[in-house]
Amino acid sequence: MRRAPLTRERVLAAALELADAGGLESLSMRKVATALGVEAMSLYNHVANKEDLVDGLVDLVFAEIDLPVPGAPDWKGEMRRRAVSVREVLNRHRWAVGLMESRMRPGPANLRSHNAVMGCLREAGFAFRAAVHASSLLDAYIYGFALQEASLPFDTAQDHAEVVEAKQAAVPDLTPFPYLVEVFTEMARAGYDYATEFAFGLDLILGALERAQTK
Amino acid sequence: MRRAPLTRERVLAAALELADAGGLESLSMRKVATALGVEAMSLYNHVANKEDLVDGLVDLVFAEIDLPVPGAPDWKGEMRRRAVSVREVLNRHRWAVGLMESRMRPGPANLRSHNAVMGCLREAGFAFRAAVHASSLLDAYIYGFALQEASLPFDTAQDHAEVVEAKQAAVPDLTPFPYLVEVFTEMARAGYDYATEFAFGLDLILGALERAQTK
DNA sequence: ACCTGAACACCGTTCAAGT
DNA sequence: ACCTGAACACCGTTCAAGT
Repeated sequence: MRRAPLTRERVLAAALELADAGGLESLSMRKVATALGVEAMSLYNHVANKEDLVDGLVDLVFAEIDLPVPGAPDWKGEMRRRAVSVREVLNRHRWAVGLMESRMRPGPANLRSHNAVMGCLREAGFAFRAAVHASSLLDAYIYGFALQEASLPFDTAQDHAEVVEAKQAAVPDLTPFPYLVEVFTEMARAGYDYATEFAFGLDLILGALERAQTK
Repeated sequence: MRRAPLTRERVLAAALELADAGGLESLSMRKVATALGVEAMSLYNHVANKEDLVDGLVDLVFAEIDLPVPGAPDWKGEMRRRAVSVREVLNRHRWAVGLMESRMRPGPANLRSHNAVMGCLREAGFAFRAAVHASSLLDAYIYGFALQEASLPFDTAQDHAEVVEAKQAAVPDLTPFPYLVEVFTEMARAGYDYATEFAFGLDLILGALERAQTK
């Protein structure tokens, strides 16, 4: 059985699968190689090093984001759709949350994404600095929310209620923290819906940005 | 020269210094031990493992945050002061940004911090769910902003303009991304002040939360 | 009770050698 | 041109042995 020739794309695809399954810390050159039926050193013919491999992975993640359309009539709708897409994408690739904004060598999908966001805001009438404000604020919220959401341990597929319960179990005595008692009991009782929570903050921010723009 | 006996506090202090200097990836049990003039295995008498050590570090970071006071007359001022403090603290400990919300064993300073935030909002008249919304939104923004800000490479003390320039240098051709050309040229010309940018988003969110509460 | 030497199962990366 | 074996300088963690 002849095996397919190694390419950068095949290396990245295998690495993405590993990272999605076990997180960044379970991603090693040696494991990627094993997954491809090859020795670790062979990978260096297709990626410069691990940093370069991660750069490639992050751009694959950027490529999954649904882009806003510059010039579309409803800028809030465009920014909203894109924000929801970023959250979904980062839920599929939780290991990527902390890496999206830190690439020193942004890939084409990364550039395309930032260009589309700025373009959509500028064409909607935002002045340059106002567009920077809006884009920076929205990204901070989206990435920060994804960070909260992604912070479950990697090997488990627990839901939020279970995680809250496990955290509470690790606390020896809650009596000095009365307001947290309320949080723990309410969360256990009524649960917590990330999608709803995300939409609340997103619409609050979009509304405030609109008011600030037209004011 | 007799050396001071090892304690959990001394282990954590040495580890904090290492992480602040070189980031998480330069923090190893062996290096912490070397810094303390001891063998790596000795640390295990004072921390359960590396995870436990990181838990301890994160709680040291939480302990540096200036807490809001439940019942204080100006809740916006309290939340603002605390948000600014979190940003400052995370600028001193950039390695911590991604770890603050992911601890499965929250330490006492962590609990105190969340308790104070919820307490301040509840005493200001926020209904329970509204307080959860507000706290979740504010933390998402703060951590997300800190994530953007922390994403410079660890070994350098570059400012934002230099980083933007370096990123641009890594892009072969910007012509397909006209809106990014504007960003790169404006950033190089007029710079970018993180503190101002942070305050803009923070005040926009606090204002919108106030309107949503009294509406 | 606390510290350590040796060992195990891992890492990323290099380099010269193979095909 | 691409793949690999051996090697180097690292990891976290265990366990039995020292004091």
